[in-house]
Amino acid sequence: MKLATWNINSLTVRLPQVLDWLGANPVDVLALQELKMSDDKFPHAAFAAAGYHASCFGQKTYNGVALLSKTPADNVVRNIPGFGDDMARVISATFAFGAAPDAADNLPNGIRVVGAYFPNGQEPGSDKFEYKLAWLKGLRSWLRTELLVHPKLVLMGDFNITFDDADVWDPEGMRDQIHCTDEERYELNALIALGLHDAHRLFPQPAKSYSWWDYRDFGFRRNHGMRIDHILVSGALRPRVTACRIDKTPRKNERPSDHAPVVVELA
DNA sequence: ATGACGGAAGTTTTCCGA
Repeated sequence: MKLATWNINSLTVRLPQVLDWLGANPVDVLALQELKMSDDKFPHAAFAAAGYHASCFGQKTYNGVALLSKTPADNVVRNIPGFGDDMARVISATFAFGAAPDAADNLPNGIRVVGAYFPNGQEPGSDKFEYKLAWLKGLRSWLRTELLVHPKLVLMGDFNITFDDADVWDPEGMRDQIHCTDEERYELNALIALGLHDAHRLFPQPAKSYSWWDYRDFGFRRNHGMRIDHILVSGALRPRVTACRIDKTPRKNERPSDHAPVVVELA
C-alpha cells in the first residue's frame, strides 16, 4: 500500500502533471494541497478516467485540498471539527485495504487519512502567525480524540514547519524565521507526542533531503530548500511502514510546483 | 533593506506563498 502527499500549487495549472505522476506512481491514496480552485471546477472526470476516486474541499484563489484514491473514500470530513475556519485546509477519510478485518492487531480494517494544508504564517508576530498557532492547537486538540477513534491514522500534507536544522538548507539564515521558529516546532513536536511518527526519519535518507524549493534564485538547482511536507503515521501503523521517499522528479518538469511529492509504503 | 519566481484576480498592479 502506498500513500502520498503533494502540494501542487494550482490544480488548474498542474492537472496534467498530477495525471502523469499518478500514471508513473500508482499510489493508493494521494493527498493534494493548494488546489486554488472551487469545487465546481474540480476535474472529477479526468481523475475517474485515470481510475481514481476523488473527494475535494476546494476554495477559490487560495488553499483547497483533496484526496484521490483507488478505493472509495468513507466518512469524509472537511476541516477541523471544533475549530471554526473559513479556509479549506483539511480533508479526512477512511480507506479500506484488504478484504478482511485486520486479525493481526484486532483493529478495524481500513486506514484513516488526514490530508492537510497547514497555514503559512507569513512572519513571526504577524496576525497570520497567530492564526497558524491557533490552527495548530485546534488540529492537535481534535487529533488527540481522532487517534482514539482511529488508531490506524496517517496525517500528511504541507505542514509549513521544519523539524530541525537538518530540514533547512540554510539553518543560520532561517534561524527564528517562518517555518523554523521555536513556537512552530513546539506544535509539530506536540503532534508527535500524540503518538505519531515522522515516516521520513524511520529510514536512512539522502543528506539535505528537502520537499520544497523556492522558485527564485535557482532554488532547486542549488538545492536551496526545506523539508516542510511530512507524512506522520500512528503507532499502530509504524511497524507496517517499509519505505518513505521524496520524489524530486516532478520538480524537474516545465512549470513545476515548488513542492515535491512525498511517498510512504506500508506492508 | 529589497527583490528575486509563480499563481490568481483581472487589466495593471497587488496580494500571497514559503
